[in-house]
Amino acid sequence: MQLLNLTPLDALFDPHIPALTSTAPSSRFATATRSHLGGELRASHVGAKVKLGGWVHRTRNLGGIVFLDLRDRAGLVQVSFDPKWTPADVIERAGKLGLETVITLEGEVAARPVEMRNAEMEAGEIEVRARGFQIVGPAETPAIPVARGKGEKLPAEELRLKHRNLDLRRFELQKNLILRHRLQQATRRFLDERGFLEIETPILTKPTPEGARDYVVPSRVHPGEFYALPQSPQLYKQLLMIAGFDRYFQIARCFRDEDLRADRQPEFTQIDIEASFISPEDIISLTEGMLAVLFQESGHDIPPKFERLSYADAMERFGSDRPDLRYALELFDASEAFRGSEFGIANSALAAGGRVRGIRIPGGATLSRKQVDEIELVAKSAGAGGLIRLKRGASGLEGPAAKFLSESAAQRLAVGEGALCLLVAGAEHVTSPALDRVRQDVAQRLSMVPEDKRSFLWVTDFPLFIREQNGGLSSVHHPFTAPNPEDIKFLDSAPEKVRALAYDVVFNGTELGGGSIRINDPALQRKVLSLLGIDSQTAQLRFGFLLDALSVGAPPHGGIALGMDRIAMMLAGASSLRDVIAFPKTTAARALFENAPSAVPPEDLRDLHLQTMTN
RNA sequence: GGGGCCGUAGCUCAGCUUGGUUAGAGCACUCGACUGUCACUCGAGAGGUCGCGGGUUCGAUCCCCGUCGGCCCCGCCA
Repeated sequence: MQLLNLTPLDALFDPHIPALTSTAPSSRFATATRSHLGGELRASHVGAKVKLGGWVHRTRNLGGIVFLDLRDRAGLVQVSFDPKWTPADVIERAGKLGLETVITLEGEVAARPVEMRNAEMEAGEIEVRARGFQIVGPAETPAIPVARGKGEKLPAEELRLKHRNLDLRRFELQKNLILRHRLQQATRRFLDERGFLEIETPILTKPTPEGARDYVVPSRVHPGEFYALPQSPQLYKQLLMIAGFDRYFQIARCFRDEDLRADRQPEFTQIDIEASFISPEDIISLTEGMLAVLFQESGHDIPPKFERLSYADAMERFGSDRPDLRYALELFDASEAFRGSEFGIANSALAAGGRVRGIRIPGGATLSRKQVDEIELVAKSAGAGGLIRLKRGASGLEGPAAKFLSESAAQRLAVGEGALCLLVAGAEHVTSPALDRVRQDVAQRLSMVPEDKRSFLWVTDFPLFIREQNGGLSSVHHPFTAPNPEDIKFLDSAPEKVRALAYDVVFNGTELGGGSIRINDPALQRKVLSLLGIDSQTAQLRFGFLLDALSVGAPPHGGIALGMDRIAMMLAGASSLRDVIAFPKTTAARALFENAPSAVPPEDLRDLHLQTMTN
């Protein structure tokens, strides 16, 4: 199933498999028991006496002669046991080896006769002629297979997570985690070269006002008190700026106790960056440079500068703050065409201050009634009352709403030959999400997403606040985001009009990260907190340490955080975060391999001054 | 919190539609044959709490209810 907004990149890019190891003639992995990785042996090694160690991936016992594929981190190599070079008792034992047994062996690299080469194997031109071997790690029959037959499906994900040690032996996952390692090293190199300091921040900390639920850790020495795991190192990195470190980064683990998705884990990793004396442009070009390096790490060139779109434009033209710009399908406003008409749905929306908005779909007339019904379902699930359908027929516009439209109004909608027009009436918060979903759904259906195209985009000028259902304000980004200086004058009169100095980076409709310039004026910070409904007493209690720090000489500063897991997932061409995390959690935030969470003994609870409410 | 899909041998699946003898296949496993295979091949064998609990029924893998677990989505979450 295609994930919403998460297009696996293997469709986009040539499947680029980074070499798992060096293929230098002499292995960097040599130890007393092993001279090479078997998977890195090539024709250039022919004649070499080698000692290998690895897992029995597959065996082929032909009676007098035995072949086995030995697997290690670098790949597979065929080992042959033949009376011409192998003692009889060794062949006998080799024929009985079970899959996933760990063995060490001694032998010689030999070229295979031409007709016996295996073009599907990287080491298919050679084989290792074994003289002897030792079982160093006996294996029971594995619970899930590591070697799969062609076309054989993966075991159920539940089993893969339960037997993660076996699943991680598969090349796909090894490749993904090695890619992730490279991305992390490239990140460190890139930022280090630019003067950024990697500084660790606490894991046991105070609740951060990020909006998500905190994971909470009880204190043994302070009855009834708790730490929280960080949702991000936000406040710490600001404190580091105030302390004068000037440029900071961290490949930081973050924790959020919210329900999961394929692209969401309860603990995840961010490339967290903060710098002083900078403008949004500095952060933007730094991020562009870094993403170029990261994409380069898996072989992809990206544009040096990304497109830009203001939040207002993005919402108006695409109904989303992270639009996928690989295809057009822009939204338009059809309100004027319906103003004064007898069309009830449109009228009530307009009367309530809403609008009629929609998209024109070139070639959309070919969509069947059933398909449009399905699209309507998508719109409804995003909150729309329904879809107003219009298309051009022989006698003008057709559709239930057509008869309410005057000639000039119909003209105005500019529905072309063969096009379908889908409209949603309602308030902004109804039309935008609905049309965003419709736009994506239609693009998928009509194959309008170019597989070879990539869209990198900055969305800027986010609003600082959003009006909650209960009438209060809350932060769009977080409470420490600086307002645009031009808009500070609206803070009291029209806070929703205040733009933030915040920016998100979006790739193919997926948010890769976001950041902002932070408030470094304690008075302004207090002001923003009070607008958020946090009275000064509470502000002092929760953020006093920040407010105090801002008062003792805080440089202007700002930064960004990028989702490491998502970037790794996209570059690996994976469809789930779980495939780029060594030990991920299930959608119920459970760890199946080690079985966490689990109950603790009553005496431990007593030490922590805790009681559980069972039933 | 809500919706959808799934759960049968160690693994991947069939059987369930329309309840009824002994629940099948491929791979893996055990035993045997086989001297150039590469998903080796061939023969034989072992392997099942049909996720769990309850209900309907003379009888439930199959129908109903509940529950547990996994996945996807909405809410939630940058």
